[in-house]
Amino acid sequence: MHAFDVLGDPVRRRILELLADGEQAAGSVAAVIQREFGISQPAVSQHLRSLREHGFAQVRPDGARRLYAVRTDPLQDVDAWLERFRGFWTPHLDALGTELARGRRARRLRASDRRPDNRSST
Amino acid sequence: MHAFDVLGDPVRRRILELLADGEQAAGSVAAVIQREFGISQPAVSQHLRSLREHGFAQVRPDGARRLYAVRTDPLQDVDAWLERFRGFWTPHLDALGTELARGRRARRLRASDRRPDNRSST
DNA sequence: TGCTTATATAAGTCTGTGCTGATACTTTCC
DNA sequence: GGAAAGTATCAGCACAGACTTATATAAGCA
Repeated sequence: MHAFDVLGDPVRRRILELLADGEQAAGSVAAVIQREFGISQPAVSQHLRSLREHGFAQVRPDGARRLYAVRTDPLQDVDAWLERFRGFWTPHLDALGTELARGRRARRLRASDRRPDNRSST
Repeated sequence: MHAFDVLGDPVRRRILELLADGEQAAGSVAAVIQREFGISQPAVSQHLRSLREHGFAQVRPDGARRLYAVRTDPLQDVDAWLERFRGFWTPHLDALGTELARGRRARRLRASDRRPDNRSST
């Protein structure tokens, strides 16, 4: 399963949003998800496993609980994939800071692609 | 189907990569995809439709052909969703520009206290 | 030790989606 | 007009993956 496939599921995206606020016990996550999506505890557990197995989350035992935290490696992959398209919607430098930040990254990643000159309008 | 679901398919991602190089006729796209993935022309056409219907691509007739071009609106949505996680892998200020660009949102997101009223709009 | 809480796994069902083969436009060219 | 090229649509099948219920494992506590 590709990173994008993992993110394709709304439940998993929501779990990541929850984890983005900080480490959470599996039970706390499950409580929120069950309330919001109406699915069972095992269902949530299975999503957590999926996130774990694909590198989106890491676990740490705390007594009988499991504390989950977000891992961003696959998210960075996704971000990198998007990079090639970013030039389409931010060709203009509307602020010094933004452009400085974008410049390095864009140059680094866009060095490898072979586009003639064609550009689509938004 | 959510934008992330559309990107979950490797064939569709590849098509978008091809379109990122500029407008392409459906047939040219199909030729590449059929060679790389070993699927039929209708299959490619169906993926193109999916991309169209979800706003990832636009078409323009050129005689009997259909020229496809990338549309980035949904990609920007994906990019925006990733935004909240970016602080995790670029917390350090290694350059003025980076910090200028990131300062505001990093502060906003990494405030580290999880607000109980947390709500996401995907 | 035995009950409870916290979480994971197992087995089975069901739906969504991607594929194929057949076919239906539509445009171009003779 | 008719054939060919380019592309889209349709119907049906197959399979992945998300869900459920039942159960297993592990820790906390009386």
